[in-house]
Amino acid sequence: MKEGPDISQIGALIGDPARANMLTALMGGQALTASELAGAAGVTLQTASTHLSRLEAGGLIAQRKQGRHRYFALADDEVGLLLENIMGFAANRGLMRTRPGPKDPALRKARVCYNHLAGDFGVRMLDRLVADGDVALDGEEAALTPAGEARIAAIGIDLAALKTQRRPLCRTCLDWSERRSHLSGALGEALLARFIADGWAKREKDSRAIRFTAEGERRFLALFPE
Amino acid sequence: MKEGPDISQIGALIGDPARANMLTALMGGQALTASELAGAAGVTLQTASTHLSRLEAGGLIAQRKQGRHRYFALADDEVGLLLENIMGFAANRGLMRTRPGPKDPALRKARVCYNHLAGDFGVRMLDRLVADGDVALDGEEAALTPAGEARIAAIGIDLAALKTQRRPLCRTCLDWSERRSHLSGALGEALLARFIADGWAKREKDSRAIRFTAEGERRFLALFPE
DNA sequence: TTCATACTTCGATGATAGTCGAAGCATTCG
DNA sequence: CGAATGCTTCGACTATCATCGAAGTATGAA
Repeated sequence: MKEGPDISQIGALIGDPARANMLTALMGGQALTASELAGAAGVTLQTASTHLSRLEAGGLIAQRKQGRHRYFALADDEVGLLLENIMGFAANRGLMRTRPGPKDPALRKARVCYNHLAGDFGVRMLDRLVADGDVALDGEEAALTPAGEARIAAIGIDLAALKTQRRPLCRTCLDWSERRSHLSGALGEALLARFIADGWAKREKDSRAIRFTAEGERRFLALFPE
Repeated sequence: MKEGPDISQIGALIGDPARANMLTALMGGQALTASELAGAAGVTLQTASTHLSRLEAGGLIAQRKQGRHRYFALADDEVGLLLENIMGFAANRGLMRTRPGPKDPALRKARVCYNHLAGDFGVRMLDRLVADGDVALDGEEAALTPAGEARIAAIGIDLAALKTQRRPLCRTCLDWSERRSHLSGALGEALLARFIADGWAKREKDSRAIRFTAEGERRFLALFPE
């Protein structure tokens, strides 16, 4: 019965621990160099190079040359969604790379999911938007209502600019720690960028965790109360 | 560094072509035996057994003992959801298992599905039987009506003998090329055996294709007109 | 030009695991 | 009780590939 999509190639790419570590590192959203990814995966530079070639050939990552550096990043949003989905499945079965450590609570509270906000804060934000009638869910798709457009604009996001992009404005992404959906898509990315630009939060180094300042957390919670 | 769920184990399980084929076969929703899965994956029974053990240890499938058979099925809805997600991603990138070749049209027209007739001819036969009120469908189950019993007996099949078997007489099987159901079970097997015994058709070697003779095809189509 | 940095490719090695033949259990049927 | 069927385990072979040392390529700086 040779019909239907071939999932084994994708699985094989993700199936190697070194490559899985690289992909997980890239879920942080930042483009990383081959050296950094080698460090994240715990292999030498040569080994990392071959892995990166395979990941690129498989369409999971893309590289951007810049001088003598080569920056690697996830190919597109789809890859981020796929990885987060698999992570949710793995977490659900207790397949963690390490036992919950000191960073784990911070990760569950707020972290970056490729380019948007995930964790408790991410889920809470989408919940609030849906409860207030600002976002209408339709299966896996989502759409901004007129009321929602006004609210987003009030936060200081240029919706018109976002709409010119080809990628979907609103999308839902299954959160591996909360097991519920949070907001992704162009809007999800813009919102996280807004929070960081306003100094409400900032990314932690070498981690997916996002640390909110005391003031930033107060404002965020006021904007999206439980 | 090492934080978050470990996606590599899941990837490794899905990454092997044989296992991916088995999982894809199980996506139909029916529980399948080890033999059927071996056929679907294109490996021997021993090899399939090893793969099934690993899939079960990884929590992707579950088995249900039933007499001397062991039926395997996806562990739960989560697995199905995950696979569907990955399939969507793979299909989006043009990663299909289809191998267009000279045998493909023949396979779509008529082929053996474990032990019964599948493909266009198989679907057509069940469609006719249902339309004529000879087979009553009830979800995935199926049953012969009195009128159907007479029709089958007229074809020259000993229904009494079939009924002594413990396996279900009628069953439906999802056809991958037609995306609709065809008849399996003891009756499905007996019908195919009848066609072959009567010289209407014969199996091709090293292939699932079934080749109808000109006369056999004429008779088959007369028996089950469109 | 010369050196340094960043990365890739080559080559060899070692380990994993996918594969199947053969034998071994377990269950059911006659 | 055999005999047959369905499946598992064992053992051995093989191929793949992950890995890293060493050498090669490319870009930028001095």
